[in-house]
Amino acid sequence: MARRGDTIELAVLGLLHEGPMHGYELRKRLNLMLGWGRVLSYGSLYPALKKMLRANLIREVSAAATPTSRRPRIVYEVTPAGNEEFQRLMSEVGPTAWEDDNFDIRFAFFSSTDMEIRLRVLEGRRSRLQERLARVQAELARTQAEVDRYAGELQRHGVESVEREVRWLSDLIRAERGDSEAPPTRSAGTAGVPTPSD
Amino acid sequence: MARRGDTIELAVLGLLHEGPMHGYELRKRLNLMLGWGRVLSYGSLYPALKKMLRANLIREVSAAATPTSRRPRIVYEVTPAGNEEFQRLMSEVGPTAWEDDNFDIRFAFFSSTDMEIRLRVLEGRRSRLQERLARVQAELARTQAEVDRYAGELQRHGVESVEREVRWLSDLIRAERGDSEAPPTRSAGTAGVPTPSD
DNA sequence: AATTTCATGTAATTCGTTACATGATTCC
DNA sequence: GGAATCATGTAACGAATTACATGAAATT
Repeated sequence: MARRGDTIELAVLGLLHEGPMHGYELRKRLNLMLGWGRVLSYGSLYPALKKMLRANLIREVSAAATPTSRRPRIVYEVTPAGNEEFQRLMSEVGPTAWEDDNFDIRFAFFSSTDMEIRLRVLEGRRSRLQERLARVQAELARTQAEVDRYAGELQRHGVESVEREVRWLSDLIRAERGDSEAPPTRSAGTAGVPTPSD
Repeated sequence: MARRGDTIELAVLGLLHEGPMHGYELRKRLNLMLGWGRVLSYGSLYPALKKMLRANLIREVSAAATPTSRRPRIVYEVTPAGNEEFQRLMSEVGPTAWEDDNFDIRFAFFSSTDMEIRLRVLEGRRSRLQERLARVQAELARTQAEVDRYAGELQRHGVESVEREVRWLSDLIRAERGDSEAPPTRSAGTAGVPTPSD
């Protein structure tokens, strides 16, 4: 099952899916990807790579590909087993997949899965947010004038942020379903909608 | 110095600042406060309370206050030393204070500090977000059409979210400075602006 | 009478960070 | 030739979670 800590594993597999890469570069790409607050440290990445290497999910690319010089870099690529694991993790849509980081990772690699899974992830995330929204709004209504000025302002802002994300998700779901004509968000006209005919 | 893990401590001190409470209730309030994703477990809270008890930041309220029955609850209150520590932590505005959770906690207890500190926290948070924004947007412009459809959509949504928060912070800063007339956000007319005359 | 919620706690584990340590390569 | 960046790794540590364990009070 997808434990909490499979986040890095999934991310690495997803990135290597695009092509071979070495650790340092993986870290840079990763930090950009979930870059809002979190930065992955070497102390997390390299041990994770070693572990995946042992598990045969990735392998070192024979250095031959870099002819001129440049030795110290260790370039990794996904093994067939790694690709299987990647698909397995992507399609394993459970509670952990709705969580912020895990959702982001999955979303970023949506191109590597099919629409069915995309929809499940998007809809799962949406329901989860809507549940929370309902709960907090109920609480907000109950305690009404009672709450502190700033605490209340914070909660209001939180609610609005989540409402915004729900709308975003709804747009994406609509686009994904091919209700057509509607671009995912405000992007340029034709591009951006994944045509089911592919 | 404010280490990463002082988050719970600050939150507990802040909540008890409003009045005595027992662990279970503290947890509920806490989960509501930073309720978007995180839930604090007993395994974190109770040891933290014990630690604070030892450090003399909080003390048990003599059970006399609950006359009818109800024994098992252990109600805590802040000690003078705890209040000092609370003020110290609140005014200690460093990098850790701009982080998501720490910022939220501090914001929620803004009523218990003065405007000077509020402004420092708000402005600090804003600069931090703006820095990130600049960095990501630069990256976004550089890699332009190159990026994956979904990865790009995620980044765009991230940027917009942060931009929204920056606007929110700017509103709050303006209100805080008493540029007057401008309510903090969209709240009801007169209320909500902290009048400096208090 | 039984189930749920309230209420407190401990032990083991996990995820990940910080700090440390090292060395090659490229830019100035 | 020196500084910055690239690049890889280890050890110690920290914060918080999960799982475990227990029991009282309230609700159905």
